[in-house]
Amino acid sequence: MVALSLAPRALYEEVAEILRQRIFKRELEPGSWIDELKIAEEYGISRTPLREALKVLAAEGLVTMKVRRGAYVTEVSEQDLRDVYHLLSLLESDAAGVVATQATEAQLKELQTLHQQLEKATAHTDKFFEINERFHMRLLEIANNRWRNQMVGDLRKVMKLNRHNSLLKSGRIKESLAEHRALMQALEAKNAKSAVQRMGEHFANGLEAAA
Amino acid sequence: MVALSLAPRALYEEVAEILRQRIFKRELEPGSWIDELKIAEEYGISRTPLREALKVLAAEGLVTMKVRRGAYVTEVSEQDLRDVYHLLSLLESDAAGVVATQATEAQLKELQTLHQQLEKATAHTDKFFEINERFHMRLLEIANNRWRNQMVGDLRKVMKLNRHNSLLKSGRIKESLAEHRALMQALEAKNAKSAVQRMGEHFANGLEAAA
DNA sequence: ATTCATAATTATTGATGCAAAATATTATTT
DNA sequence: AAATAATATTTTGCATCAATAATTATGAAT
Repeated sequence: MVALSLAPRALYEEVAEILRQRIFKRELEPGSWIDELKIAEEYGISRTPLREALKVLAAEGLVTMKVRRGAYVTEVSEQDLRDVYHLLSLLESDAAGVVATQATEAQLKELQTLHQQLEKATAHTDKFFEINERFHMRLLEIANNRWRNQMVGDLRKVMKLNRHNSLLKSGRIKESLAEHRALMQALEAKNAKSAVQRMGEHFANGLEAAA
Repeated sequence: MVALSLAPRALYEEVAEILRQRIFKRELEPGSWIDELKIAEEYGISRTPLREALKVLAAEGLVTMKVRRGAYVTEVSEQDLRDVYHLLSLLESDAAGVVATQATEAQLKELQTLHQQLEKATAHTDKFFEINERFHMRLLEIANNRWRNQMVGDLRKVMKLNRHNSLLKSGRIKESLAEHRALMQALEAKNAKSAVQRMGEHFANGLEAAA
């Protein structure tokens, strides 16, 4: 029996993902030119799928295409970061409101479980970050708007272009947890207005800490 | 003297725009397969720039790529339309709030002028639609968040996939105008909360009329 | 020596060709 | 006649090749 790949991605997809990771790791620095020839050679592929990958990344905002000048890793200004963060806050707060009104008991329980894991992970920064990320992702999934999920995904990628890319500063674990707790309570109370507000505060505090 | 093109777009950009228009005109129907060879031949170009154009459209949500099966015009369900409309409402309402707090007097005057043109155009449906569109666009520009502008642009394109694509029904001109008037007042009063609310109502009523 | 023009190099953009995969068609067998 | 296997055709995906535009380097002239 042969291991069958369930999602056989096209090469340009693979390449896009590799480049994403290299950009996030700052191996490819913001503002720097992306040498097609060099990268194609590096991975032993032709330039065709690479160019298609670059167009995908351009659509995500990670790279910027200049006519007859090729692709550059997008430079995000402080203003860009504030703008993107503002939108993330808006979209995720709205999602929280939707979840408060529409989530099933089982879905709320799921979030509850994740939150409890978060409560237990305060000592381990990495784990805390990971579970926090999972919580936000799961909340979005439950809000169930694929267009929003796509947008939030792209915006989060752009945030990663920043050096201080974490949406959650390590010094804020205690406060962050308290905000999460308040959010969970609003969700369980099915209080949409409160849930929106709590998520908004969570983001507002995060930005303050990041700036 | 030769006419010099200030913004010489790449071929794939041109092709993307042509395909967009064909999709909006329903010459390419939602759900239908896009024949690369046929279209490339039709325009006398090779498949390479065409494929790149398709990837751009895929990022915008207008087409959907299937592995080893090519590109299909995206089919939007009723749910999709509701979801997209919800996000447009959210983003544009937020923009209205930003404008209320941050717009200069000159910018407010601009919007005022557009609104007055709108008041005068109630008899001419097409003109009313056009000015209405300009008003919304200008408001977004003034809100000055390029990431939001990009997202709203893409979402509006997706809305256009729908048969009843207008965000503004012809039967609602009177009501729509009244909503606009209320919005303008909130903007002039620099009342962000009210501006957000008014824009939200404007959208909520629009959806009701569209459904 | 500096500036302008021209040539050479380099890189992007677009075209063409080829192989693998998926679908449609035909043939064969029960 | 229906179902399945084999074959043929279509189409995607990737690679290679050609040409177009831009930048740098070189040289001449003032």
